[in-house]
Amino acid sequence: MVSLFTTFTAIQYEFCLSALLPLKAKKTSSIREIRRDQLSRAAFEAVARYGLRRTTFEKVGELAGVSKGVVLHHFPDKTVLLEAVFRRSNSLLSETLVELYRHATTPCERLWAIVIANFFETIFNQRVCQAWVSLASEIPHSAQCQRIQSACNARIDSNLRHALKHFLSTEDAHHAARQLGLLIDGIWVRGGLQSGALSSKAAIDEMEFALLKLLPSDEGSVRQHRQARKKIEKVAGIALGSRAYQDRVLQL
Amino acid sequence: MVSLFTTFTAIQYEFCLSALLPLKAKKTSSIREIRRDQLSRAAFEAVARYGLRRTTFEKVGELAGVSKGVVLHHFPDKTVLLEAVFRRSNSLLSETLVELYRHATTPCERLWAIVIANFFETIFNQRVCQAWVSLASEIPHSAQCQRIQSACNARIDSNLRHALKHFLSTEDAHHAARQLGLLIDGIWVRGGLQSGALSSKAAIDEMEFALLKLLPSDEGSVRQHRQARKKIEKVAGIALGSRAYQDRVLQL
DNA sequence: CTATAAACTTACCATTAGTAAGTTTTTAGA
DNA sequence: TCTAAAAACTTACTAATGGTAAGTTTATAG
Repeated sequence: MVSLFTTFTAIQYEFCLSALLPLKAKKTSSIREIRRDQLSRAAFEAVARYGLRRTTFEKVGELAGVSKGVVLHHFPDKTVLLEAVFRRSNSLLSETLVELYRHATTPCERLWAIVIANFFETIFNQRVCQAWVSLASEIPHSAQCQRIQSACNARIDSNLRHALKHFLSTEDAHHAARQLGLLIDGIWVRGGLQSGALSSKAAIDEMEFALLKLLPSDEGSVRQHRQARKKIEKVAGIALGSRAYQDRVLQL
Repeated sequence: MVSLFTTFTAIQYEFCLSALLPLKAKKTSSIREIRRDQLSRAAFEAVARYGLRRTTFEKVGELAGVSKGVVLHHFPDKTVLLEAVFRRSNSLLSETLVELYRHATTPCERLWAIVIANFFETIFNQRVCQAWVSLASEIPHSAQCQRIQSACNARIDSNLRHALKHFLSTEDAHHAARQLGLLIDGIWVRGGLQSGALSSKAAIDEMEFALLKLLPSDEGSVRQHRQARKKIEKVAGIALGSRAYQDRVLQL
């Protein structure tokens, strides 16, 4: 007998919720996918809070509100769990970049989209940087993580090169892109390791300084850059402040 | 009865050896110091080989040729052991920098001493970079490591600022020093995480590129830089290739 | 409604960090 | 040179952890 008061299990309820969320491009998620997402979120939080060494299955389960057994059911071992966390963080960065890129119409704006995507507040803060460094230390020992990392680096490098080609020769663009990529990594590391936090604004200012040194900068192009930065920052404030994006990202 | 054939224990033998080593500024080391040095070397090697997560007291002991108990006798827990490893790596960098600084006579050469100290082959290679990233992930969770790390950063930053003041205004020097510091960190991270190794030369070239962008570079000063780099590289080859230095460093 | 697959639970084992109490070796002092 | 204390080392143990395997419940396809 079916009644209006049919009881739901917790996972049915969550499944139901997830189906109702108005995210664009949302694939119907299996229970497994939902759980894996919840759990890799919790694992990220654990790594951020306790560090790699002190992150245990039990703590991850605790943060997700489930038992250690559930975590181990969905992830065969710690390596795979950390790979999932790593993949999750990186696709978050990718999605942010794509979102900002959509609104960038000039090469200059595309440059700034890359910068802002990397250092917007929701993405760049001490907790996240610390977790990133911890996860990075797994890269040499996981082919999976290596692939993700090189793909991410390659894409940022390629985007930078393309944008820079409008201001520099191919060779110079190539070199400048590498410098900016290294600088991005450096800022992320410092963001995690420096005792006082490194603000989003400070990070972006640092990138701006480098850009102005690397590009031929007369009066006009400086103003162009200022405008581009302002526009993309505004776009980011709107696009990355939206409910849909926040739901997906906020807890990271 | 004392005879010429009096047998020595292993640690007596090592102690004897260490006393005979012709290292300048060698303080007589207690057994404890010798052991701690051996063990933190072994721990570094373990972190480099297996990563932070897979580094156990037993493996460290194995690499040092002693039992796990000995390691735990000299280091109360893993955190303290890793702090010792971290301190050891950083003082190695410091000593190298001091050694090269002694031979640098102009501001330009001092700049290059900093660069070369950070990226000379004995110090900068994939294994070491990977280990450094692993150790870095401990920094947020150890006040000791934090202090070491900030001191190291502060010193490099200060050295850079002083040298740069001869080419730039105080403010510009300040900013350029920060950029170079960030770039150094970025190169170290990439050196560890990139799939293909990053050569010492490539790293130094990258720094040179940045220097030329940051400093006012006319024909003359470019030649000056080339000469300074060449001189310090040569000095490094001799000073850092010496038997005494090698003994201290080689196994890192 | 049923059979199969998937989610979850539980009890268990091997490894590991760390302790505590022992034995041996070294060192400092008479 | 002898002795007592300190330090080095060893061993046996515990608690926590990563991981397995087998069982039970829940979901789903036909």
